[in-house]
Amino acid sequence: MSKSSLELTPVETVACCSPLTKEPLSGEQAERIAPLLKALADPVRLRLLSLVASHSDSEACVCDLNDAFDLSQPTISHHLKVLHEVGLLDRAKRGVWVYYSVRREALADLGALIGGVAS
Amino acid sequence: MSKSSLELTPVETVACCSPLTKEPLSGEQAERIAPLLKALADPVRLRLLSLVASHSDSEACVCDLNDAFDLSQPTISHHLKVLHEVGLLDRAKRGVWVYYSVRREALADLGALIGGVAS
DNA sequence: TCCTGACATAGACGAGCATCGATATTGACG
DNA sequence: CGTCAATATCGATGCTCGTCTATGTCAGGA
Repeated sequence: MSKSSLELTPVETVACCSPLTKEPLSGEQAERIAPLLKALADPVRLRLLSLVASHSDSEACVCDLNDAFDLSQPTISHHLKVLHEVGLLDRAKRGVWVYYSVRREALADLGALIGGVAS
Repeated sequence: MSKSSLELTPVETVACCSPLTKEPLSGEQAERIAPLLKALADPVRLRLLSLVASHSDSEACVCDLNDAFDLSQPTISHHLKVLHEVGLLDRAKRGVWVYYSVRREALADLGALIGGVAS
């Protein structure tokens, strides 16, 4: 169930919109952006994202991430899947291990959309 | 500003944190930021915010906002309350009308936190 | 080949949330 | 005072979401 070429991840549609404060969002635009923010709007996922992002080589093994929380392994797996599905995290399997990395331009676009900075 | 955190709105605690990608968020920081994003993570609230923000004098009357959606008046009122409670919207009552305005520095801080731009 | 360890999926349960209709509150005005 | 109009609050309802346990999948080593 990798990404289909027909469907853009939510994150890929964000760059199309001017900042929130520039002009009113259309209903359709809002419907596309909300899932992205919804993916971010959870304390566990926020920490996961920032943990991955601040890892030395911008890549983190799931095994490390599991240990950082007091939650079950399936729960962490679920959160990582959510972040991956909206396009905020990339996923790479090497042997038995899976590594996630942050799509920084996606975060930058989203930040610009909210903060009003030109991208 | 340290953490004797009394009753700051969520938005007022965001400026304390370095960008997501700089260093791992603490559990406590994540718990404070998540409600803010949760407030934004709804298509109706996104449109409300951008409607208010792009109004000519950065202020919008509830009566105008109601008409922009196909939702009941209590629902719009509820969404505005959510945005106000987290500190993204300011509220001013003049006569019978209520005007909401965007706290731009709040949005800017949040954008910087996500996008990684220094604030 | 079988076992073990890393990670994902499935299904269930409880809490939270978006929405509604009904009702309360508040201010203006006759 | 009484009424109307703008907005908020309340209580109910159905759906979404975060978490769990149990189980599946897949790669590597003895």
